[in-house]
Amino acid sequence: MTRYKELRQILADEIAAGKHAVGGRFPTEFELCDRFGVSRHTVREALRMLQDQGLLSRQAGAGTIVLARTRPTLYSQTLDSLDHLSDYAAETRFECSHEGFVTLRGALAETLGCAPGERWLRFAGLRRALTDDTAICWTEIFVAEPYAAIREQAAKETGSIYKLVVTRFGIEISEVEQRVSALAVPPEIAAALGIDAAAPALLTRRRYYANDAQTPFEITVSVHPGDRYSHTHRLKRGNGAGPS
Amino acid sequence: MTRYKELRQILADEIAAGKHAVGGRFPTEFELCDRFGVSRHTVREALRMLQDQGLLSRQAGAGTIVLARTRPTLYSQTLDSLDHLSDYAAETRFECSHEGFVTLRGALAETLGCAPGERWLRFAGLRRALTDDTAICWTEIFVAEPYAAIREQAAKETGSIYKLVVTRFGIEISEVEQRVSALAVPPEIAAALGIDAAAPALLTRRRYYANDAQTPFEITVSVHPGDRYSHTHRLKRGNGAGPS
DNA sequence: TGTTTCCAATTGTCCGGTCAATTACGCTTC
DNA sequence: GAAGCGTAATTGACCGGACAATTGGAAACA
Repeated sequence: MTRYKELRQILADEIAAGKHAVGGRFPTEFELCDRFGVSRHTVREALRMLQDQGLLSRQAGAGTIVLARTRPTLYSQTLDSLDHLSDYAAETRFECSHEGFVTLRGALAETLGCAPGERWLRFAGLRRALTDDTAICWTEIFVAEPYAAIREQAAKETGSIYKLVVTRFGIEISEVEQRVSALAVPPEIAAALGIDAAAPALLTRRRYYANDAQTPFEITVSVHPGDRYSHTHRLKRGNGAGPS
Repeated sequence: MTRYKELRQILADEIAAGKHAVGGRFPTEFELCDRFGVSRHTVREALRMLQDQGLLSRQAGAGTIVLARTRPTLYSQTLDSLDHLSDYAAETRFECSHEGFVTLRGALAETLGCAPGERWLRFAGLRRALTDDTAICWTEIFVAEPYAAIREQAAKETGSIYKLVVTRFGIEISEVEQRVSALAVPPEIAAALGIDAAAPALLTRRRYYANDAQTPFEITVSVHPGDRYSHTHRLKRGNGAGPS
């Protein structure tokens, strides 16, 4: 065990024991140097780790304050790409059969979680497997009006529309909200998918947010027949940060 | 801009430009000291940041190697508590109506994703809202045989069984795998929930893994009628680590 | 009393150095 | 050719120091 790791352990234990009140001042670097007989470099290394773990906050001039008694245990799911949001990812193609502007009202506005009266550019169609052309799901894609200029290019696009918006307008997606619920397949969609009407299906809604926007720039809604699809994700326990 | 941040920027750009091959050796600390005319401390600070970002791997004796050209942009969902896996969280109580050992076979083994023949301790019943006693969902909880000793205490438990196992056996949950699919509600469950049979519903399966175990110690399966429930999660963009 | 100015405390940034731990690699040996 | 060994190279872990940047509060002032 190295010196700064010992130090980190001791200080973390003290914080956990409540010796240093949350919100209160933590001993200064020099005080800790004196107390443990180590150099400032070693103290800083220990403090940096405690800071990374979210236990301490440090600021020049203001000193070090205690943020929490124990490091929060977080469970997290991580994706290296939004493509992995769908299990099938890049193995499908979008076959657009409807395209045009719609004004949201009633059930549609509710489904999208938007105010009635808004105008969105809508693409709707089937998503098929690249290999055998099986119908995977019915998909509707709604693009906010300011980005409707992608309409022409969208005709040629068989992958993801959101990538078009992202590249064309230089957007960075900051957040995606995904909601999954169950519904009975409506007759029109059942016909398109070639299944019985009223069969159980997954309704997936994804809202894409750009940067710090309050409203999404794109919303997609998909209907997956129950027996062809399931949505899986793994949540792994991750400490605040860094190894112990 | 501080010196080590400049250094980090320069080196990150060089890596992105392909000047240092992925998998190849990166210049040593002393080489960088000479090249930029800074102390080893400054170089190490820059390298540490690049390491935190997942661009470099460093090991005493082996040197520094390039891991990736650009830092992977990760999207992640984080939970501070597993209770938030369900949107309803702590506002429900479990009303156990069946309890006992079962031997997995056929459809059940398939649903749980386990080998037929295994024995699990099973609890089944309704989960009701604390406030108005509305039936929220049908839940079945399967506990692996080694932990079946919690059976007596489970009778009194109305919250989460997994917590019982965790505290009783000193387990730390390292991972949870959640799968959501759609199904038509089976008649028996429909009757218990007071809804029409064959109505669409969400089937949620959660498998809880302890530490580094290969097999879960608990599996829960829930059936939520479609119109009473939806499963939501938000994925936020997070850089590899640390601020820029 | 309210505002400004200044100072001391604290962390941040950098420099210099030494020794230890780890690993790759060339050498010897069998 | 394979295995063991030793050495050099490299990163890790410390020490010491100096000055800059930031901040809170005290002192001076209007």
